[in-house]
Amino acid sequence: MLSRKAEDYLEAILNITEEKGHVRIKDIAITLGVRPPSVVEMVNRLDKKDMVEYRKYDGVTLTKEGRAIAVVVKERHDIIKSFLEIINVPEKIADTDACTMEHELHAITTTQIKNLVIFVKDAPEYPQWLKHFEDFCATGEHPCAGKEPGHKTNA
Amino acid sequence: MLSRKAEDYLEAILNITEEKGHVRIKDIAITLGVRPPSVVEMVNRLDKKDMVEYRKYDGVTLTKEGRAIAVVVKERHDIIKSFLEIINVPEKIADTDACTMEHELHAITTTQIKNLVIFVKDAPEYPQWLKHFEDFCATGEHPCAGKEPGHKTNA
DNA sequence: TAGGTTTTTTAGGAAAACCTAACAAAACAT
DNA sequence: ATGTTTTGTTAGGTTTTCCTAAAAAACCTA
Repeated sequence: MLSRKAEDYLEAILNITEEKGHVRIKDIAITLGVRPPSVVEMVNRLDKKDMVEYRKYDGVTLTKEGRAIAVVVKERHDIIKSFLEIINVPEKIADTDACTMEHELHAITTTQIKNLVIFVKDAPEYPQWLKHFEDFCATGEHPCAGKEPGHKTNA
Repeated sequence: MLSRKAEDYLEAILNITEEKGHVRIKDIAITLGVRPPSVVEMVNRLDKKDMVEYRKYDGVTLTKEGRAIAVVVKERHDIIKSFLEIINVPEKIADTDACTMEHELHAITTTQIKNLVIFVKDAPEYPQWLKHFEDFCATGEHPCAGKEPGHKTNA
């Protein structure tokens, strides 16, 4: 099993690979907000575990296994981010909070969040549902129905 | 700022306080699944930070500040757990996954999850919404509307 | 190609959180 | 009250993840 941090590194390496083709130590460091020596250390560990192939002064590439893990983490990230954006969490916050949540959730939890996202987005009355939720956040009242007590709802 | 783990200890201490009145090292160890020496170490650190008061061989009590933090963490936990249970994550998984998610989420994210929970629970047509979601999870089809493509939805 | 800049690597160290083994204190029970 | 059991503490060690400072390699550019 890999640690959260190790997963973060793999995900970052996947993202950089897709964006630039070639992955430099410096890129990983900037992406994750750490210093280059920390990256070298982790990349060495990931190499020892056959998650990446690392050649000094050259670059880092994901192995098949490392890529598989990175893809799973990235998918979880995207699902969670989608969910957060549906409930009106601003994009940037949704992204960083997805980073926090993307590790160690039970498969059932991830699946149910995914179901929710699809359920809401595919709903025939999708924009209506969203409008109702937004109104509710703003006013604490359900727009369609009677006389609810009202709640504190400000983000 | 406290680490996730430190927050976990405070939350555990709060829970044990509420259940038993008196908090023993052993109780914390069992609750968190660690060994007694780890607890003693953390409790010493928390004492140094004025989060708890700790007297050797006696027990641990939360300070005002420590209790405040524990309560906030516990509230986040309960909100997240409620959300997960609404989307049909089994109680036990909801509880452990709430533990994973209860740290480091932006206040806006937590608020929006809370809003969602209230929005759904207070909805005039709540049981209907839930029924639709359950059907959707089972079949991949929105029960009320036409001819959707269908998705993989098994938990 | 020599000099300077950037990037990478090494060396050494720190903090958090955990552990085992051994010892100390407290509680309990006969 | 003394011996046993339970609980708590200390000592010493490990792993993970990060850091700074300094050395080495690679890269430009004049």
